[in-house]
Parts: sequence; C-alpha cells; structure tokens
Amino acid sequence: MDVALLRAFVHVSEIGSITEAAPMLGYSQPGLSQRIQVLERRLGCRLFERGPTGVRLTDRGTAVLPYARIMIGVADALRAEVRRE
Amino acid sequence: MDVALLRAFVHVSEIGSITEAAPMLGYSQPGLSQRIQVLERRLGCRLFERGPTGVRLTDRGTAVLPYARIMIGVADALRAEVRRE
DNA sequence: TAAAAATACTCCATAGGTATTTTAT
DNA sequence: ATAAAATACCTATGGAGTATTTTTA
Repeated sequence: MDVALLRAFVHVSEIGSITEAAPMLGYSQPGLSQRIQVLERRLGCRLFERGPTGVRLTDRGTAVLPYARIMIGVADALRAEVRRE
Repeated sequence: MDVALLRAFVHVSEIGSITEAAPMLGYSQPGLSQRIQVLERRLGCRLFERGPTGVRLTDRGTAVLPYARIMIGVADALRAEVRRE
C-alpha cells in the first residue's frame, strides 16, 4: 500500500475531478487517471464512478476514504517523528 | 511511504538479522538490505546499527517502530474493509 | 577470520509523460 | 458536441536477482 496513491485518491475525492486535481498533485491528467486505476486494481474495487463532469465516490470509495485519511495522518506523524531532532 | 518497506523494517527488527529475515519475506539478502537502505534514505535517518552478528535498532529506529506498526495495522484494516462484501 | 551486510552489475517492471481516442450527458 | 476520462506508446527510473566484496566484533 503506497501512501502517495492514497493521497491522490483523497485529493481527487475532494476535488471531484481527475483533470482538475492532476496539476495540483504535479500529475498530468493521464498520469493521475492511471494512478487511480492502479489503486483500484490493487484494492480490487472501483473507488469512483466516472461521468462527463468528473468523478464521484462509489460506496466502496466512501468506505475506504477514512482509512486513507488515517494512513496519511500516521505517515505524516512518522515523518515528523524522524525530523524532530 | 510504502507499507511494504515498513513491513520489511518491522520484520528485520524482530528477527535482528537481514540475512535471516530475507527468505521469510521472499527476498534475497542483498534485496532486503537494499530495501532497508531505501527506507533509511527516504526517512533520512539510520534505523539499524550493523554488526557481524546481525542488526540492532538505533534510537531512531526504536522511535519509528510503533508508527510502522500502526501503518501496517491500518493498511490491513483497509484491505479487510474492501474485501468484506 | 568468519559471519553478516554492502556493493556492482544486470534485467525486467512500473511510473509517468505526450498524443490521441473513447465516453457519457 | 463537449468536457472529462481512458488508452497507446515511449522513455527513464526503481525493484530485485546473482556474484562478489567489504565490514566488524
């Protein structure tokens, strides 16, 4: 499980658009689209429904979201731990 | 932050030897040695002291350990979440 | 000096970009 | 028809193996 993928997932879920979220994360649109697909493949479930106006979380996606947020929080705390001193 | 690296780290800390832990994790000795070095480089700190009998956690490594365990636990819970149903 | 770890080198897989195509309202 | 996502394709970086060298109590 790669936290970078989870960060991408959370960001896209907040923005509701891969195209819009991509540059904010330093990705191209196809690059971010692929990252999301990799995460979905690894988890074995669809996280977003795709439409012509953007993406919307599936039920599974909604269920995964809090776990992703916790993972990101702990990862940040770990980095803070190694940085202090 | 890649949870696979953290799993390797925790396992090595428990076994106290890269050589011994490697086959348990499906790695060669050099492969696991490299994974640990990558983690140390990414975190910017040394996690183990190396000796001729194996490795021993540094103070930093000891401090990182609980964070790593939490990350692994949450990652496992996330996987369980997407699997149920 | 002998065990464990590190390095060198190699091959293959994955990340991620640009250009393009497909999809859904 | 149009805006968004997906696919194709290509290059570069990273993962991980075998063979070998270096390290340290």
